[in-house]
Amino acid sequence: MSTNTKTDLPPVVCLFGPTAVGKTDLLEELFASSGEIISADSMQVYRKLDIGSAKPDSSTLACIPHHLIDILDYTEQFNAGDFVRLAEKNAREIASRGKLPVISGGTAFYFRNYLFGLPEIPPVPAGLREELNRELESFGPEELHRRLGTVDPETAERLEPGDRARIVRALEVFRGTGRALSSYKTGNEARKDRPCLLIGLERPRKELYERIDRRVEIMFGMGLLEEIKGLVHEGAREDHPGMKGIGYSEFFPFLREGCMTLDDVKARIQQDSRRYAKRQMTFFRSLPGVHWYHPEDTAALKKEIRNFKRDFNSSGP
RNA sequence: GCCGCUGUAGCUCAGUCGGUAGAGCAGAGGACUGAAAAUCCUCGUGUCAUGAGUUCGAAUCUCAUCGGUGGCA
Repeated sequence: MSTNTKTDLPPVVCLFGPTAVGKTDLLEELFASSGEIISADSMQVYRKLDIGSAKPDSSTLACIPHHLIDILDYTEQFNAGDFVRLAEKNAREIASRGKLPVISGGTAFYFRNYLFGLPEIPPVPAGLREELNRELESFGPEELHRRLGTVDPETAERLEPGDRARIVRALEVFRGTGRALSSYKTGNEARKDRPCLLIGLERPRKELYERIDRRVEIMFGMGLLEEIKGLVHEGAREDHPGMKGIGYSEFFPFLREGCMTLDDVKARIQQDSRRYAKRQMTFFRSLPGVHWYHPEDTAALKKEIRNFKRDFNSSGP
């Protein structure tokens, strides 16, 4: 009985898949005249991270409006809450213009939070995380996990003792809001008040890995080294949020000490990308109600989207 | 050609006094409550180079053969 309805969200298409599967290439063909894109990508939000984050090229951007790209400096932190709020806002605005909102990207966590809804956790003071990371440094994750057990046993039970990021987050919520993280209920299924067509893009493992390797080669050819050098020159540091992405973080050891060749860096980026793609697939597969397609099966994709629009238009308010 | 070292998992290597083998990396699977391109969890049978010998029993000791590698010629 969810009666506390804010305005319902408009129907949106969610298009996702692992890195290099070919999402961007499809956007023009599937949505150019009818849709606008809401990017669900934790790295493409950053300005100046163009090549390494595989942003859509300028012709794609000119042909179809994109949102949530180039909205932050790489020194700023973005997060899933920011994403969901901005995605909801943009979805409503796009729909009010008579266009189809399309959430497209590879950050599975953002899709999950959009679909399931965000738990209503109040913001926590900014310095808390830094403080907790210092504690983590001096006491180690197991000790913080033990401490979490005394204030939020349910979450501590759920988390592995080595899971630094989540342990810090759970403690941050407890200290910042005075309540255990586990007391904030989160959905575990897609919410009914946000109609979505979930389209997953998938390729055979071998095919995907070949595309990843090739794309990293292309990035180097496009000037990835120059891009990162330029960023470092203007002050980008390894610990800046935008510099933690694959295709950027791997350069820091290379630039710091000459103990690596550029080929080592390239191989490293390819390997990190392959592993990332595997994690993405695991996450995407866990989402409910996904329609899976090969990216080159555009006829079937178009049909699926057409049906979705039709169903919505005939039954919509 | 001679002398030495060496050959064990996809890769780098452990393996004690002989009791049929295990780490790291790679790889695979999984988790995911505002860092998520983050952060974690689980998974180790392989002609122990090949052949013969010694032995109740050989990755381990002996001999031969075939690779690799370093030095001297």
